[in-house]
Amino acid sequence: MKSYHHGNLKQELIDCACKLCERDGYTKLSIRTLAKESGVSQTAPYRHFETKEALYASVAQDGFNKLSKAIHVNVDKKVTKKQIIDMAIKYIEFGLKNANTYDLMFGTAVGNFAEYPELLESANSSYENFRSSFSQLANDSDEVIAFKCITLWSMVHGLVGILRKAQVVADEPMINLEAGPMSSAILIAGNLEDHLDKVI
Amino acid sequence: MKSYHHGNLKQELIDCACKLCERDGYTKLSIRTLAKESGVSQTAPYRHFETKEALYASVAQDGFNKLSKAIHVNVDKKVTKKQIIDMAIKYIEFGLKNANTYDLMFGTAVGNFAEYPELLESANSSYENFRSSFSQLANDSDEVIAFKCITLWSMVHGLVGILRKAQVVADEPMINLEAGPMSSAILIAGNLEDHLDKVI
DNA sequence: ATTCTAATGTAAGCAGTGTAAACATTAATG
DNA sequence: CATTAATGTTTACACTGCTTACATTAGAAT
Repeated sequence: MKSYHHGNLKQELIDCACKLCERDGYTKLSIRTLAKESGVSQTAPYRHFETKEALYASVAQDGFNKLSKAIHVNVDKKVTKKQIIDMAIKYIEFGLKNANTYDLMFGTAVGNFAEYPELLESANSSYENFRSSFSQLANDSDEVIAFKCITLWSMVHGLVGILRKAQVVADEPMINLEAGPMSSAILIAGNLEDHLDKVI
Repeated sequence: MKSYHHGNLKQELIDCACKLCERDGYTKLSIRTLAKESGVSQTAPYRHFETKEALYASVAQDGFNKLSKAIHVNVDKKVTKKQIIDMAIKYIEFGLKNANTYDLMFGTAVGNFAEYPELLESANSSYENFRSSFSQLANDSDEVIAFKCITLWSMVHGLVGILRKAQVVADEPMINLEAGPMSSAILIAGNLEDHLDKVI
């Protein structure tokens, strides 16, 4: 006998939305099908998410949490340049492997993070991960740290975007990713370290 | 007396779509309202665009054409490093001033450019603008040129994305843009040249 | 334990969407 | 001038986000 109340609907909706968004892209997600998937009426999700954007915000938040884990570096000890580059590569991998979620995190689907404090915190926390690694790299001022940080971040962020748009199919897989539609930008594959080395 | 045939519907639809997409974001655009705007039945646009994506493709194409103009550099003479940096700044300005169109050009709204040959050509042409400038900068091999090109491109592309996401409001306008919601990344403003200088 | 209230569910329905199918008008072509 | 292809309209389907009014129930207050 199924009880009237679901018991864990909010989390189940988020989990399901994360899967579907990543699989099909967030534009394909409908609240109705999501509700059906959880065996609940089509308006039930609105008890937990005021709008569809709020649901997107939760998915994006989950994305930032996963990103933080993916690029985590132990900052107790001194951080080496190699570690930073590793982190950058992990970031790129994350962006390419979780492309649809990445869209939600950095696209316009969620207009203003400030409206979703939890999302904002997760996003800031991801950035702080990035930043604190740099602070352990050298004895730089906060300004220089932030400068280096933004520089590398925009580099990897830009690469993710460009690699995804590329039309040419690469012969070789890049940075441990399954081969797929890549680009002439593939030529940076073997040189990714040189590439990143320039900016830090 | 209004004639049965519009005469110039396709172009009018594109022009109108460009305006509306840039003003409200492409997700707000509906084919029906677009048709109404042109004083034509709600299914008339389908005689010129098989799907909504095809319409998006036209808007994106227009965006690439405008981008090409915006970043154009005279490559007859030798190109200086300063010119390249100017071009990069123009690119960033374009991305920030035409943010919604930029989404259409580099986001996922148009899945596969190859399905829209005209769009693909305009996009490639933009890239070629970028590339040919580099080829006049120094006596580099094609590989090195492409490498530098991708490096700078991902840099500026990434900066556009990150500057748009930033939460903090800047006190000072950046690179001649009207002040607006910018970021702690604003700190690169006064140093943008240094910033770009690193990667070329 | 009982009552009350807030949280969480459902049902019905509105206004809007992309797009398919069948048909009307007209421009272009042979 | 007849035919055909291009371009327009009408109608309709299945779907969407979301609102409103109502049902059920869990948990707090008495």
